[in-house]
Amino acid sequence: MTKAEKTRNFIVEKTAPIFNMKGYAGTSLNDITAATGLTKGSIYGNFANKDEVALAAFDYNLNNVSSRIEAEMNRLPSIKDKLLVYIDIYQKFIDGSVSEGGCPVLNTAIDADDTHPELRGRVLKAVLDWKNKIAKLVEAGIANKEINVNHNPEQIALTIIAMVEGGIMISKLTLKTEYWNLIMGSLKKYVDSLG
Amino acid sequence: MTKAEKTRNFIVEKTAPIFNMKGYAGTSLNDITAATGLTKGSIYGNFANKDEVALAAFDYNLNNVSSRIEAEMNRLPSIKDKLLVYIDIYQKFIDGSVSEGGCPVLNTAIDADDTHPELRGRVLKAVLDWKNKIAKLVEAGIANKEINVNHNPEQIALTIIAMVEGGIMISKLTLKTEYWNLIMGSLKKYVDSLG
DNA sequence: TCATTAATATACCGATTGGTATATATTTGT
DNA sequence: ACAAATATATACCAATCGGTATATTAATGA
Repeated sequence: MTKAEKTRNFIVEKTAPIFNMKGYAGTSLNDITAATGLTKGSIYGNFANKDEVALAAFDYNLNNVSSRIEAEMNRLPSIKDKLLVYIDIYQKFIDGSVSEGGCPVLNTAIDADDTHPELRGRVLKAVLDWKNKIAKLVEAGIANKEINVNHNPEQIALTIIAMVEGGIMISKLTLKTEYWNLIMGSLKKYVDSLG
Repeated sequence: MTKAEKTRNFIVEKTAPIFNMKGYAGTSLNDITAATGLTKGSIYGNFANKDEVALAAFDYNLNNVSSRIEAEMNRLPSIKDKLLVYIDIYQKFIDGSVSEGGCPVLNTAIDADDTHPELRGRVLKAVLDWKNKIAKLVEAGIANKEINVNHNPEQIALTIIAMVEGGIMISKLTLKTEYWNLIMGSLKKYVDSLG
């Protein structure tokens, strides 16, 4: 890994939480230089513009979430348990111990949907991939007899994502872990009722 | 109503959708003057600063939502139907026919939770009020025998809000009404299962 | 080791940011 | 109708915005 690649990664790591907290318009180049200790010339030596930093930061934040989820899913044999990994993992997003500022998918979707087509495209793909991943899991569960055949995998996927993201919004805003637990209690009941 | 009050309302009406779409940091005073056709002096003659405009815009957007919901709820006698008014009303938020930019509660919660304490305080109150309103409705439903006694009103309230807001995020991002219908299908099933 | 290349810092650019003092219109009550 | 008060426009402010050309420093291969 060359020096520039290291610096590039360093910039992304340091600015990713800032973009996640402040959003695209709310994050200035001054924020970026302050967080990295580098100068503007150094930032622009590694990125063409602010957009490129923001896109790389989103990719970094997204990978941070999805890699943790995948690792945890691989530990669990049951399909239903896999569908419920979000309960434990996303709690860490709310208290800030994983990615400061909450879920990057939710944040970027709201931040960029009306303002930043390129960023919107990335988060759109992330949501569709997420939906398809859960739907495939549900299909495997139906083949497994863990889940009843009469269920729509896409509907289940969308419902889970909605509850998780809506739950994050509420819990992160109110700073009440109890609210997260109550909503996730409903999600657990929902998943249990599938099979 | 004095001229200044009219102008104040006019500014709020014209800028509310912009704040809802672009967020606080993303909305500039140039956006405000362009949307109203007024000059900066006129804006600052009616508001102390950008914060005041943003706060008034949020109040306007919030009232726009809640007044429509309340009106629709009053039309429906059954508690369960009242709990499902969001299905039809929020669809309009997704296609932009009510408030451009989607749900102001969701948008402002994500936009302001890490950046703007005053705005965060307003949306926090809005979410808690919303939760309490639904919980009271559920309690009335339990008294009615429409809903079984073994249910937790607060949990039901939080679950409904999470599904609605998570559903808005997904549908507004993907621009798929079908996704909204699927998620709301799950919500309907959930509410039906309560009694 | 030394020349070449790559990476970072410095100093600057025009444009835009939120905000204000003051002048000019426009309402308003009498 | 007219004076007082209110409301709007003009012209400006320093600070910050994203971005760039160039100089300087540091890494790299021969």
